Amino acid sequence: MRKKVTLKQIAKELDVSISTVSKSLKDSPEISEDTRQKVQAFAKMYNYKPNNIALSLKNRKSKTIGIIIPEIVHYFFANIISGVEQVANENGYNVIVCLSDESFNKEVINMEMLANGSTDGFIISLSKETQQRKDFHHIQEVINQGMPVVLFDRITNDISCDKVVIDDAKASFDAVSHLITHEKRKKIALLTTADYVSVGKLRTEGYATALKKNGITVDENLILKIEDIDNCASIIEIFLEKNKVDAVFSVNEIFAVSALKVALKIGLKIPENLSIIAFTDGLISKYSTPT
Amino acid sequence: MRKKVTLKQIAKELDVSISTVSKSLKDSPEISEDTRQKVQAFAKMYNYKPNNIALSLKNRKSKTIGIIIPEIVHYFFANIISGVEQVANENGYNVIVCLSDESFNKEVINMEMLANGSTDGFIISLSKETQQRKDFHHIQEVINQGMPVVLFDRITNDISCDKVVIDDAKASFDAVSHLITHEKRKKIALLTTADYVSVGKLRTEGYATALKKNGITVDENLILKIEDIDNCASIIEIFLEKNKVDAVFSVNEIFAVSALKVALKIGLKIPENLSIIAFTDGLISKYSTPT
DNA sequence: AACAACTCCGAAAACGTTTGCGTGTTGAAA
DNA sequence: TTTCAACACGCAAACGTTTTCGGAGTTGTT
Repeated sequence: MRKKVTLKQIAKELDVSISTVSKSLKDSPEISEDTRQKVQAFAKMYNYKPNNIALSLKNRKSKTIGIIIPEIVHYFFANIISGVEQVANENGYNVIVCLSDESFNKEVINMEMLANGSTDGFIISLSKETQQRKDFHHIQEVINQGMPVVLFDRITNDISCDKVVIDDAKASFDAVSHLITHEKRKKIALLTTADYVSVGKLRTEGYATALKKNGITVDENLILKIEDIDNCASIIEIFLEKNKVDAVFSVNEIFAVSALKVALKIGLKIPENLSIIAFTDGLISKYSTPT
Repeated sequence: MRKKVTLKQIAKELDVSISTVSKSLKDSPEISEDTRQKVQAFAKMYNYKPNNIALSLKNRKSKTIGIIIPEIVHYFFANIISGVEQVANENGYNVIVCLSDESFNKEVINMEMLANGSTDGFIISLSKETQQRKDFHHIQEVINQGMPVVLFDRITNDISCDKVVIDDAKASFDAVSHLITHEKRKKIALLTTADYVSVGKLRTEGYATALKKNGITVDENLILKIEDIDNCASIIEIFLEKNKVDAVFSVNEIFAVSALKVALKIGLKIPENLSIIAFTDGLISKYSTPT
C-alpha cells in the first residue's frame, strides 16, 4: 500500500520548501536547474500527481459538470450522456451523472448536492413531475449563483438560459407531410404522451399543422395520449381496432414499434395497409421487423 | 446574482469568529443559545450550504465513486449505471461516469484523472482492449494506493479485488440444455464474440459442456465469432445459409435479433424451424417480432 | 570599497472547512 | 476579598495546492 505523495512530503524528504517543490515541478525559472532536476526526478519516482480536490479549492472550479436526466436506460438519454462525456473528457472535464427518476424532489436534491462546489455547471433535462408542477426555483437558484445551466430536450420557457432542442414542430410537420404527400395517407393517427411533457405539445402542433395544410381536419379521436408506457401495447390495440387508420405518427419509438407489433397481430400488413413513422432512430427501430 | 455565502462572510457580518459560526451551525453546546440562534437565522436567510470541495479536502474523502465502462449506449451498462447511481444516491454519494470507449488508453487516463482525490473508489468493467493486452497496472495502481475497486462483468483474474459477475458458464449450460431437452434441437449454433472478451470464453464453455453432456459433439463450424457488430447481419446471413441449424444460442441480444431477422428473411419460421435464445433480456428483444 | 543587480529560495496568504485547546469574563462560594 | 468553576468564544492548525513578495547571498561595476 503506497499512499499518494504530497508536495509537503517531497519537500521534507529533499529538505527544501513546499514552494520550491511546486515551482520546480512547474519548471519555474526561479529555481535553479539543479534543484529542478532533483525535485522532478524525485516526484517522478514517487509518481506524484497533484490532488484534484486541493486544486479545485484553490482555483474555485471543479472541472466537473453535472448532468441531470430523468432516466438513463433510454436510448436518447444514454446517447446524450455519451456525447457530453466525450466532449467533456476532451476538455479535461469530468461528468457527474444524476438521475431524477422523473421525480421533482430528486431533481432538487441532486442539484443542491452538486451546486455546492461539486460542479461548475449543469446540463439538465427536466423530469416529468417538474414540468407538471412548473416549479423551477431550483434551476433559477443555481443560475442566480452564477452557475451556467443548459437545458435540453425537456425544457421550459420560464427560465432564461441556454437551451438545446430539436425543432419538434417542424420535424412533426415534415413527418406527417411525408405520410400525406408521398404515402398518400389520409387517416393518420397520432400516438403521443401526456400534455405536460413539453415535446409532446410541439409535436402535436406540427401534426395538426401538416393535416390542415393538406386540407385534412384534425380528428381528436385519432389522437391517442398514452400515460402508461408499460401497457401501451394493449392501449394501442384497442385504439387500432376502434379506429381504422392508414398511418401512425408516433412521438417515440416505443409506441411506434408497439403499434407495429399490434398491427401485425391483428392482421395488418406493413407497410401495405399501414405506414408508421416516429421520432427516435434508435436500436428498437433498427431491430424491429420490419425495420 | 447572489453568490454563495461562506462561513467567513457570515462571521464578518455577525462580528464573531469563523469557528463560532461553524460550531453554531452544528449546534455545539460550546456556543450560547443566543449566538447560535442568531447565526442559524442568518445562515438560513442567506441559504448557507457548506462547500463540498472544502469538506472533501478536510475529510480526505469525496463522497464520490467513479464508474468506468466501455460504453453507455448499451442496455446492460445503462442499467448498471442506473443501479449504481440509485444506491450511491441513497447513501449520499455521487457518481462520476467515464467511458473508456473500449480503449485501453482512455481507461488509463480516466482512472488517473479520478484517482487523485476526485473519487473514493472505482467500479469498473474492462474495455476490450484492456482485456486483449492483459495490462492491468492501472487497476493495481489504485488498489495499491488503498482505493477500493470493484470489477464487474468484464473482469480479470489477474487482479485481486471484489468482483461481480453472473455465472456465465452455468447460464450458458442451462440455456443450451433447454434447447436440447425441451426444444429437441440437435444442431445448435453459437453466436459469440472474439475470444479475449472474458464473458465470451465462459459462455462458450457452458455451450460446449451442455452439448457434450447430451452426447452431441461440438462442431467448430457451428461456432461463429463475430468481431464486427455493425455488420453482424450479413455475417450471420452467410453463416445461416451455409449451416442448416435448428437452434441459435447467442451471447447477446444484438446477434440474436439479427439472426432472427435474417432467418425470417431467408424464409425460416420462428420458432417452428429455428429456436433462438440469448443473453440479455433487453428492449431489443422485447420489441422484436416475435418477442 | 561600495553599491547595484541578479540568483535562488522560503514565508505566508489564500481557497472553505472542522476542532482541540487556550483565554477572558462572570458569578458564586469560601 | 479571594478563589475557582462554568461559560462563551477565538486562535490556530490542518487538508494540498499556487503564487506573490521579499530576503539572503553572490556577482559585477564603478
